[in-house]
Amino acid sequence: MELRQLKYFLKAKELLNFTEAAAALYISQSTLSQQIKQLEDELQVPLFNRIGKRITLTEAGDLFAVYAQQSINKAADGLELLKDLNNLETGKVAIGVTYALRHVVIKALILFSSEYPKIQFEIIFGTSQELIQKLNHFQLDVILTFEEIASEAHFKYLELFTSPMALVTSSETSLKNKKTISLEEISTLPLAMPAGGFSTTQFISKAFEKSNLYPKITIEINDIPTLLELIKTGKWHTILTKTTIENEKDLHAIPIKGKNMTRTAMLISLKEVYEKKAVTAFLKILIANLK
Amino acid sequence: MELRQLKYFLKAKELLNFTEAAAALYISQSTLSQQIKQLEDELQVPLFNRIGKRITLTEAGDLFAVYAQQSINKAADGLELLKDLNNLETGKVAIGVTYALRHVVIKALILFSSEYPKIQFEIIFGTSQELIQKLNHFQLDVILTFEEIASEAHFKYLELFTSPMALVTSSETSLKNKKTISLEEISTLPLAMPAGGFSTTQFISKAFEKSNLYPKITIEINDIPTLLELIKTGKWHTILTKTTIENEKDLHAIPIKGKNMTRTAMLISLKEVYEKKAVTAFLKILIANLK
DNA sequence: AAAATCAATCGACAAAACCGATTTAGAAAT
DNA sequence: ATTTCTAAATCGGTTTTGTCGATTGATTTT
Repeated sequence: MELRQLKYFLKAKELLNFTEAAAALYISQSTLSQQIKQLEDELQVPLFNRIGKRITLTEAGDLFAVYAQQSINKAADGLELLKDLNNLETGKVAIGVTYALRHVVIKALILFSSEYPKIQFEIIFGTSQELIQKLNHFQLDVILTFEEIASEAHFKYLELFTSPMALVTSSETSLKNKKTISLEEISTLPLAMPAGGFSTTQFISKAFEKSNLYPKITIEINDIPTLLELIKTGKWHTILTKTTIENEKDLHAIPIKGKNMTRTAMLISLKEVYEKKAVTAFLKILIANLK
Repeated sequence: MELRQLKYFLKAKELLNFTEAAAALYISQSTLSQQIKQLEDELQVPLFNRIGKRITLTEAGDLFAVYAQQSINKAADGLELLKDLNNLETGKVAIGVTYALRHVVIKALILFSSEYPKIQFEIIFGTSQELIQKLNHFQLDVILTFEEIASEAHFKYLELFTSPMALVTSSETSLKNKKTISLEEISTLPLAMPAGGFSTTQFISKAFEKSNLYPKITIEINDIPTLLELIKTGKWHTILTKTTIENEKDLHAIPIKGKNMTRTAMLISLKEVYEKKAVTAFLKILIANLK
């Protein structure tokens, strides 16, 4: 039993005339005759009565037609769904982001959703390690984070932009007028830092080590919005990429002096996995609206 | 898109391993690989991610699988239904009967239903002409009546038994002891007869004509049970086949003298129409229980 | 580094889908 | 009744395609 045969059968049932049905199906009458016969053989019951040159449906044919039609419909529905998927009328996108790049995703998300309102999103915030693990388990389509120390062969990387590391302070700070600041100066200030899992923290720790400096980290916290609240009190300072506080009015970023004191934002995805149409479209919008 | 390909796809989806799936399907790995590829080409979207030697489902594959399964299920359901039809677990039978043969059908119906309780029946009483017309319009599977004057080529006839024409009277009749009776004697009696549409009435009218006799028909009625009620009063007599009053205790049948004063009960069906399994089985029981 | 595993690909073959022509037989027209 | 017309079945031959075995290329395991 094949869908082809079911389609032939239904057309013959509709027209109750093999010759016409064959014409409507763009096949020869002999082919139709043979295919119907083959189907009947498989079903072990005639679908049509052959009364002289006329044909009528048998009880079996009548009952079977319902299922034949449903079978065809289901297959057609599946095809239709995939078309929708290609036209971005359906589908789910899962994106991982490090908090620092929050505003980049939010902006793209708003733009994308107004154009393709039917696509569902799952936005996962987490540390780079957490996100990479999820990517490897096919739980995310793409992640947005800063460059990794070790790059992996089965990942596809796309650089987005670079952002300087910066001392982040309250807007009311005495450091306000400084254009840049050195690690040494920072090491005298009271710091509140993101927890160890955050790649920025790891990055800056290494920088302090190299310079033989010991920063005064009095608070470690794994929630960035809370961290920013603390900084706004003016009692602590922190170190983040400048882009992290893009839209924060009450905070001020002073770039840090020295080589390599920048980080590169990247898109990371799995190399050999089919990229969903919706993901491709989303990333296109994201990249086009970076500045 | 063919059911074959959908089955292949689902097995591959289930095992996530083309080699094993091919083995489970009793086809070669190369065939499976090609058929999946062909399906993907038609759907214009990959169903699997090929990550090195491993495969995983794509979003499209995941979504499509639901419909593929449903399509296959519907086809299988259709097949299942036809099997039930063959096993007499489902199906409808429409039978036409002339009233005279009522008891034959009732008996068979009771026996058949206890053996195959799921088969539905439609029992249509009517005159021979009415029933034959319905048979020609495929509204009946088979009819049970007396032999027709004109036999038609596209009918299949099966003789069941013969029954003498008889004068039917109340049991309380003075004619009680007669073994037979002549048309001439009958023509002196007050008669209530079935209406002209009934074949028995037509048959007996011709017999009177031939003998140049004029029966005293005072009532014509097109409902046999009512006719029988009238006869039971003893005020009228009627002429029917003896078999008509098989189970009537208060009535008495006196066979009519003369040649050809018998009628033959017959099964009539359409020659070239597939006979439903249920009909075949029903007729077998009917024939086996005639006496 | 070697062996094993797995999907993709290639060429060959067989099955089957398909067609055109013919046959058969019922229906319609003469 | 006879002829004509029409529709389904059937027959051979052609083309398509489903299938296989062998091989390749790439990845994982040993």
